[in-house]
Amino acid sequence: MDHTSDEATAPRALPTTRRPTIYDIAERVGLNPSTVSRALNKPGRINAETAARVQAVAAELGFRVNPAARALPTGTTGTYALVLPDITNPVHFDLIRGVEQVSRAHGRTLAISESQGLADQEREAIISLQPAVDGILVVASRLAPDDLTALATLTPVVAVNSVAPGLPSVVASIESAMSETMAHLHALGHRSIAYVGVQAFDINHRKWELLFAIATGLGMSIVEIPTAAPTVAGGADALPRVLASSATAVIAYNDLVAHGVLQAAHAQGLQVPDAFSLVGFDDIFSAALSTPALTTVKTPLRELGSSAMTILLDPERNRTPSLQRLPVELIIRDSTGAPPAR
Amino acid sequence: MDHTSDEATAPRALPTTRRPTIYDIAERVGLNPSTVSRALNKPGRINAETAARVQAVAAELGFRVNPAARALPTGTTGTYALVLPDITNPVHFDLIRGVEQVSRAHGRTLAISESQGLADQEREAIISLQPAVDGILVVASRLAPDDLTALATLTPVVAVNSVAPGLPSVVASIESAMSETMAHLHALGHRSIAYVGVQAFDINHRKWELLFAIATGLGMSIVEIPTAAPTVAGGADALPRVLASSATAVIAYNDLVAHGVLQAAHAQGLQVPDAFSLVGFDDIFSAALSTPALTTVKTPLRELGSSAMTILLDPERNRTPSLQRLPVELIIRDSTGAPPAR
DNA sequence: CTGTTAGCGCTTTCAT
DNA sequence: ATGAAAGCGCTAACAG
Repeated sequence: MDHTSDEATAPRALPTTRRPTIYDIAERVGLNPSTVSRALNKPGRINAETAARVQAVAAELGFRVNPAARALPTGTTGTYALVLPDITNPVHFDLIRGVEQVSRAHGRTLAISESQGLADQEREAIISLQPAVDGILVVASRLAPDDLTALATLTPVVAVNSVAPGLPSVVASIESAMSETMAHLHALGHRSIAYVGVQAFDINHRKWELLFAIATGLGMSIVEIPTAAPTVAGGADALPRVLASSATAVIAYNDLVAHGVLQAAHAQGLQVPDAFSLVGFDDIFSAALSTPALTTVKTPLRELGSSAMTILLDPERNRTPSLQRLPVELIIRDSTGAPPAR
Repeated sequence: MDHTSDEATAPRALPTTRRPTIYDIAERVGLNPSTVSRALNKPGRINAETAARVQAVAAELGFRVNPAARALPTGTTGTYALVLPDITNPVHFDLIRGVEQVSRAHGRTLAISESQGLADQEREAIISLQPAVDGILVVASRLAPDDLTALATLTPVVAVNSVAPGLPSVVASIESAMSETMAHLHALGHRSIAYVGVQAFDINHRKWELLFAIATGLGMSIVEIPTAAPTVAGGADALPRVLASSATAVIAYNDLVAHGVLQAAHAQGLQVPDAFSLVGFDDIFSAALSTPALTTVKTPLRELGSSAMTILLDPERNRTPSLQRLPVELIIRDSTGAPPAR
């Protein structure tokens, strides 16, 4: 600042106050640092009175443990990482929040890294985060399942919305909702379905296979129309092929894709559900805002996040393969109706 | 990769593999650990050949520095924190992304903490994050400016979308866009404006004062209608008072609030912009998806984030008070039109 | 119940 | 250019 000393001996004049250590406390209380450490961390195993005294001084000094210093002997850092393809995807909003709340409730720090939907970047993120964290949550992994499993040797990894052999994973249980969705469309009179899917996603295959099986079972025809990205643009892109398929009902990979289909249709003067019915996935907040409001399969995003984080925090469960399925629900709004008269 | 020397002495099968240290490298290369450290961090100050040898072995072993171990002697952790009121607010997403990309580009880890819009929780988050990070980005702070400044003595703090004396801060420069907005409404024939604001936000005052001054200058009447939260619900809440004000144009604190006003209006059978014109703020992605699509002031969210993070990473700038203003832009869509005939 | 004593893995003078 | 040694702040045996 304005403190300019010409002393060659004055190395720095920054407004940097030194942080108090347990040594400072020990000195003030007249105890050994290790006793201070115990008083702060395992107050049960120490004289109640001294513990109180230590804590009082610690509070007075505004003491906070240095996590790095603690991490060295213990090998645990108290921070966990969340790796996901795309932070701006609204699907992740509530998921992140679920994760964050659980981690904060447990006094853990949460680090976030975006992989941009690229397998290499995802791997790099995991590897470089590993030495800094106690566990990693990987959302919608783009890595080959075995690949992800292999990365979990040094640090526990929990997979969210994808499954990897040998790892704990939590996914939305879409089975019942898919049946419900198809039944809903069937009841409205639809017999020909188009599914707008996004290739290369683990979960996309699950959705498609389910839909395919259900459609076959109900005697409905169904086609998969691939699009490049799980975005509004991706959905808009697919519209011409949707129309060419002459399906009367469209199920989109997620709400963003559905929004894209809807927007492109509007741009062509087509009305939904008059021209075709449309079902989204996830129930992101904008699903209720569009016109028509989207019929969609509501994924328990928040629970997905909190549940996965809870597993990750549990030293037992985070090393034990498991598959948790969370229930989803069909929200019927205005984008589905009777098929157009032929 | 598949280069696995099959020494029977080096199996790796258990889930708990030990991470290699510089000692392992040193031993393999026949050098002192300190030399290894130098070879890895300041390759210039060492024999090029040995440096290369060290790096080769490090790569082979998959060595990664232990950030905690490095943090102890250096006092820097390589992680930065982002503290914001509400992760699920779409406004923050592009901002987070901007921050995340800059921090990843610099090899830094980003920690995220949500303060739920509560000053106490914000303070607590900052204090508890402090010992673990090299700097903190505080978005839309709810703390008294001096309070925030006081917290910045131990760790550099950069304020985003709020200003604090003595700290670097970066805000959206709303002046020109506000003028443009008011001119737009004025040109359409509006003379009576309602601003739906959210109290207790620093930035809310700036918006209101600007609008007030501009309205006065243009000879338009204006009222502020406070609502509790910057959310869809908050906007819906305000509708009765908006209608009672008999304003012909409504400017909302942000797009979420605008969405709320819009939804509540629809629920009453009112059409926008027939019943009243509506302007949002931020241009979150759903602004283009609603019906009518929202006229809104587009905030450079992403740049806000990347710019703030860039400052935070710069040891010079992160300690120097500054105020950076980023340009914003009025996006005219379908929610503004001529005032209803009287 | 509390003090002693080693480290955790890395950086960093200070020698050589 | 490299080695030796000390120490960052904390925890964890192991005494007493």
